[in-house]
Amino acid sequence: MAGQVQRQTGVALWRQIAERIRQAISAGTYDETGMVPPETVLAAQFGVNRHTVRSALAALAQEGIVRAVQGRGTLIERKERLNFPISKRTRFNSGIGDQARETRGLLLGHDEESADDEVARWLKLKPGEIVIRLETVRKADGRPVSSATSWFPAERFAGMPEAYQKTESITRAFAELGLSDYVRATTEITAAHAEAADLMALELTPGAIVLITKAMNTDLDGVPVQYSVTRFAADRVQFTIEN
Amino acid sequence: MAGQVQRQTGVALWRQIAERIRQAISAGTYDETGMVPPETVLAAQFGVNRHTVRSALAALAQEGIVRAVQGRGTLIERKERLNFPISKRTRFNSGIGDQARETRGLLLGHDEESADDEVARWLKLKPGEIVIRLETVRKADGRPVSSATSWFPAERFAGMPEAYQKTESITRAFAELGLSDYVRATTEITAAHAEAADLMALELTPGAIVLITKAMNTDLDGVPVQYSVTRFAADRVQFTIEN
DNA sequence: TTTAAATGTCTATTGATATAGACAACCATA
DNA sequence: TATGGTTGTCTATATCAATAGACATTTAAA
Repeated sequence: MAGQVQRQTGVALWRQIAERIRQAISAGTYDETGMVPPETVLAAQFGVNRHTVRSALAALAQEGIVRAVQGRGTLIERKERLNFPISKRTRFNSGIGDQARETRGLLLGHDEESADDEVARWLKLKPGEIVIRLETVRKADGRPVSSATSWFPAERFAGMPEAYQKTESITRAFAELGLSDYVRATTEITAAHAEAADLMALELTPGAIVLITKAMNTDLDGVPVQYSVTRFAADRVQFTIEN
Repeated sequence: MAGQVQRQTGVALWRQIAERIRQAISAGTYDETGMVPPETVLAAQFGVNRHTVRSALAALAQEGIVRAVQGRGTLIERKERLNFPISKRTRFNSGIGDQARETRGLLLGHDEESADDEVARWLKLKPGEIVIRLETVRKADGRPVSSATSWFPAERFAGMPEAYQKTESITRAFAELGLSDYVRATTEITAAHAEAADLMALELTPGAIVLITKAMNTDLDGVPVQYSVTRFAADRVQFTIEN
């Protein structure tokens, strides 16, 4: 279980160790005590100096995952990971269900623009047709979970920005604009290291992982109504596909 | 498009830059020339010294993604990313389709063991019932794409290791053992940094990302026949979910 | 054949990362 | 109220990552 950390790889030891501890917390390895093992023990396990472990724990404390108490130890503050079901009926808010007390959708910005090749292809428009672009961040219990860029056919969903800002939900915004139901047609999933914009929007630290989905929703007639590129903080979520 | 590498984050600049170039290659940014921009240009774009860019390119060359030619430039050798459709009929080999010339499934090891809580839950067995565990690595065109640990009910699929070794495919191994068809019931997806075992099995460099799926297949009567934890090299694959 | 543009190699220096040891401060409990 | 176990802080040193500059070598094109 100890497992070795790798030197001279361009990834600092303290960062590798932070990641290992984060995963151990998430896996419930320390559930019995509710605490991370003492720094000296961790240092021995990973084969590094105690100071290096302290750097790792400091990073986790910065994220609010652990809290060190002098004389006692390092307490675990959070260990949850949100589960997102992906299916025909994929929706952010109902998907979260009772996993969080409170979910919010914040509109960071919006614009009208002409569709580039990628957007046009997904929405089955001609390149150059006008689309509405929404930049949003979704939070659960105050923690940012995902940031999304969404495109909608402008003609059909002219009032989208206002509707989203009012309802804080794509589903409810669609409803306000006369689309009572829609289905998820396609989802693509990849993973990458967080970019500068992710660090800001999702309150991540550099080197963190983002799960990226490209998704297309259609109305019940199969006409595309939304294309979204969504970036999730990978250590806060998992996806479930039920067939 | 330029800039935005982060300093003092525990992730070396050359590693961040390698990741950015890797993604640009994958996105087709350099398709016109088939070459990466000159080192001096990249250095200016990222705001770092040329030597730092050279470290990044050296890492990509080590992976066989680019090849530097003195006097000419740095050529792109590979840019593909395999697409995995995930659906009721998810299978590795047919999913790959014509994306690779050759796919292989290698059996690294196998064992009989009693099911732990997690395996028992997924396979709907009682904890302690005997299961067969298979450790496999799947390759496309000689490059490792995923490493998997799979569990099967021992009673029903006693000859699994031999059948897999012979056929190099789960689907064909099932067929040999009398199961002509099966369906994917559930898939869970997460992402994490590669661990030491991943680096070996998938020929990755430390800091790389792995996409992790936990999947359960059933026969046509809904009886679980396989539970797998599969780790994919994130920069070589993407998943597509079609509803 | 010359030249410009590109990668390859070398030296030197600075700043970040990691190790090592010592000791202070704090907490729980025997 | 001691005591052992824990986190917090300090100093010093070694190694890795990154910058800086100079120049060699190779290629393609003028």
